[in-house]
Amino acid sequence: MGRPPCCDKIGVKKGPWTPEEDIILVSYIQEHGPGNWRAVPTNTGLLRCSKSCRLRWTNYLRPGIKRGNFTDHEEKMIIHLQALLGNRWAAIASYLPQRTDNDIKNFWNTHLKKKLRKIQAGQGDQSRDGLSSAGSQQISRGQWERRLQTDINMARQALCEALSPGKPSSLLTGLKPACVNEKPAPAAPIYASSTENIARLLKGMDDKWS
DNA sequence: AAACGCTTCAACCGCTGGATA
DNA sequence: CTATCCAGCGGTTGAAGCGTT
Repeated sequence: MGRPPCCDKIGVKKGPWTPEEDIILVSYIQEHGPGNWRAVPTNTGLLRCSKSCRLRWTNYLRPGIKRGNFTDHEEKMIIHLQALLGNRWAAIASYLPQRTDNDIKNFWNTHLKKKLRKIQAGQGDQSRDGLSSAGSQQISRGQWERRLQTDINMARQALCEALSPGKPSSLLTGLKPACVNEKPAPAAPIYASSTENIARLLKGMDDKWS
């Protein structure tokens, strides 16, 4: 019957991670690699649940994560991908390998949502003719679906343009997430600015990655 | 300087699908 | 086939930081 029982949640620590915990987690993963998160708290002695460890690694400690200001290009990509894929942040993040889904989600919720709302407000009544009126009784379902398809195609085109600098416009024939294609594989791990201290502490271990 | 409100973002929660026994 | 576990995902929360009064 099933797998061995899951860890109970007695004595599980919550809240912000300390640098010490980060170091423990990073050194464990450097040694064993990511995955088998279930074993991480047991093997490291961290009083965290496996979920928390995985989240901390993928959203914060993983090498190659870029933090801070999103570039215009990234912003455009997120907007277009969101139009294309909806709130599938993990899927969107796969096109921006240096960004985490959590980061993109936060950026969308805090910046882009507001920005787009402003733009729509600026457009005023015009926007009412768009998707936002999909549920209205004014247009038939068929019309709405056609309009939706047009919007998707437009978003694809725009995304294609956003991606175009130096890249073949493969979007319409099936764009592949960056993680599926050859990964840019940074020559040296780019650590998040907020984890620079940890990176520094771990500097001696960096060689293992390359 | 203090109080207040707003914004940001790291972390948690709950759910789902795939894997496993 | 069924029950259970686990990894991953998206939504949400709350503490910390920041700006304004």
